Amino acid sequence: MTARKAINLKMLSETLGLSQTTVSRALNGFPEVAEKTRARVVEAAERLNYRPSPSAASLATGKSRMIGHVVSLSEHIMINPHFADFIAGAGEIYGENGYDILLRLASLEEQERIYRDLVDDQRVDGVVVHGPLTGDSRIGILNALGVPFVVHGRSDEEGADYCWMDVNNRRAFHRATKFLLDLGHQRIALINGLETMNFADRRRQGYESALEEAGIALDARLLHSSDMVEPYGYHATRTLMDLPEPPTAIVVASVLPAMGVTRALADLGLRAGADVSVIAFDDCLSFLQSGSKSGFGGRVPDIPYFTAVRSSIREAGKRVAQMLLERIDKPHGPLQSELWEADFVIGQTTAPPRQR
Amino acid sequence: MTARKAINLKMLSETLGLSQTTVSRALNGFPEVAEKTRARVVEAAERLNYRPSPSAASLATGKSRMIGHVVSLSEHIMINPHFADFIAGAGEIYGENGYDILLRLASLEEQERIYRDLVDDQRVDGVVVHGPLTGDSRIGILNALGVPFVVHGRSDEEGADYCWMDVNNRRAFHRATKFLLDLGHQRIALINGLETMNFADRRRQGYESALEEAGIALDARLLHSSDMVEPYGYHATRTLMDLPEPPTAIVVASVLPAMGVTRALADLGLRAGADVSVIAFDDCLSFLQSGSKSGFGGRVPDIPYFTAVRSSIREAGKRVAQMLLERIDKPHGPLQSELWEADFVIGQTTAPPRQR
DNA sequence: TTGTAGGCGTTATCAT
DNA sequence: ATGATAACGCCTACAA
Repeated sequence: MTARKAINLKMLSETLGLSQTTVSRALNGFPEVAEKTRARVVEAAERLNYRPSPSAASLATGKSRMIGHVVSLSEHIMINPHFADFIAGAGEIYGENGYDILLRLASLEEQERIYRDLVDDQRVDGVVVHGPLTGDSRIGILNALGVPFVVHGRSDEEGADYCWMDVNNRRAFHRATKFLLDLGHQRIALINGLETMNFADRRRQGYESALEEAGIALDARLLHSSDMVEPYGYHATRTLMDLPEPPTAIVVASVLPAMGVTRALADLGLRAGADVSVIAFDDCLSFLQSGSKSGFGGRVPDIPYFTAVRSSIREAGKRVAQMLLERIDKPHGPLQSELWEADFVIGQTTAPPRQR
Repeated sequence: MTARKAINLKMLSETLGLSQTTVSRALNGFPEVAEKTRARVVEAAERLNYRPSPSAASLATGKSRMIGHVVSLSEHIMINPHFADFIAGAGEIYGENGYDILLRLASLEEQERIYRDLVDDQRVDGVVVHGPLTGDSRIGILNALGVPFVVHGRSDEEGADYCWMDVNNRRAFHRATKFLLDLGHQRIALINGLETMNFADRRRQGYESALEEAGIALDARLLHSSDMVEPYGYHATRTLMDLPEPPTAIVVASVLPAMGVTRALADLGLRAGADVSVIAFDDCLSFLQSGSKSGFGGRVPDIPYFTAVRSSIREAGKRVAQMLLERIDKPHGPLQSELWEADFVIGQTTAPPRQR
């Protein structure tokens, strides 16, 4: 039976016969307090279930122990499942370090103002930028505000003036495209994400450079760009396969539209792999994995279905959170960024092109 | 160019030549302040970009204008995409009302303590309970704490002592099963969620009661229960179809495992609809919809693929948020709960059983 | 209708 | 090594 009702610093210090100052110092690990005293204080605080009031502490220090995540879950609905996995990773790190997430949903246009308010009001100690565009205005604002922040992805070519963590999208898509070329494919389509998003832009560059190196001309009819939902993959594939010369292979920016690709092919009596090769970018979304809790997981090892370039968005969430906490810890340290290479995994959806 | 640097109540009142009290009252809509004064104050506040400090306000009032959402995004990974859509709906309502989300990730065992701390520390004004189990201990705790809360789903049969919003899972699954029976199916499998979850329990009851009414004995081999991820649907289906007498129809608790069902059938050279009927519970997850931004949406109307019982989890999020804010507004009003009926939509995955 | 003064629970400065 | 005391910025009796 531990004590329940809230206790404050004043009560605690009176109980101990010490001043609030000393108790506060003992609890916050100041060096000048006697070890013996500290031990007494810590023990009593534990026993009486003392926890400092966050709003009082925040008022006094200006720190909130909150991390702001501002996202537009309604606009680019494709990010929803990605967001959940990212936040699952980040939240794990925050939890271990006594931070909480302040989540705000807002359209992209509102986000500048929101970041500003969040920082001015001292509601957050740091901020994560989701879904950066090429030339994203949020980054300039955050730099001007002087708040610690990390961008998940990148905004520009240079990008030496902010802290980011990104996957090497260009190389990943170059590699996927090159793999299909090496198998003998000549007509390769790209079902990309929205190309205002910087990551989609880079993916396209990777795809294009691989084709160029192989001396294959780009064909605009083979390029699609949209929000990465399942029906988009479906309709894009139907459109592609209706072409006079349909593609023999498709590179898809996410497993979500890739599922739509599979469905469209099935409707046409075709199979991914045998009839049309498909490579997807795989974020290792949890609901597509057979985790240890999923009943069959572990017992039945899954052969990956899609041939894919793969990078766990959940691990990205963890790493971004770590980087941000480090930055909050020393806001004036050097800017450090990270570029991850995606894995390449061969599944069941790629093969040499059919003879015709 | 509006003023930038933070301004506080003291400065604002000095600028106006009024006391802090009057300014505060004017801004907070107290009735006794003269309309003329109020107009002056409001105008100046606007112009000088005054916003009250949240931590100071919180310290003074005990209110934080934050809503606590505690979720276990790692344990039951199936909830991830569902969670994102739910929070997208809820966040919209919060935003309109000046509330923010405090998001904390934690295992189910930790959640009791976390709710307690969140409330004791006055970090949140209200709380949402996600994924209630049958006989969920969190509800008792929250009632004891006296904090406004709404449960998304239900915990018990009675449940008159807390505020909830739920879909009529029992009726939905009764209806789906009955529909298959009416088509002539006799061997109907259930690929359910984890039955420690109350919603899964109710779904099973609906399924069972329909079979009982039709005089069909339950067959444990036709029942699966696990975390609702895609590979689970796949493996469960493979197992089912390996039975000496495989089912001719399957009811699936979510479109996520339902995608796995489709994939498994395809691997066996079977098609959902023609060979095996499939009905799924559809939460209208955004990444499976063709929204207006998805490039093809609107132009190409989608015929629903799955025959489904359907209820938008995003709308549920909105409604839960509204109910919670109402409850925060009047904490001692009568407890009001809501039960929604799921829609029934006929897609391409149901047909009378094949003759054998 | 407006103002004065005290309190909310910390942290931080300056003595001792 | 410890203790008074003053911020932090707002709200709210109570007084006028």
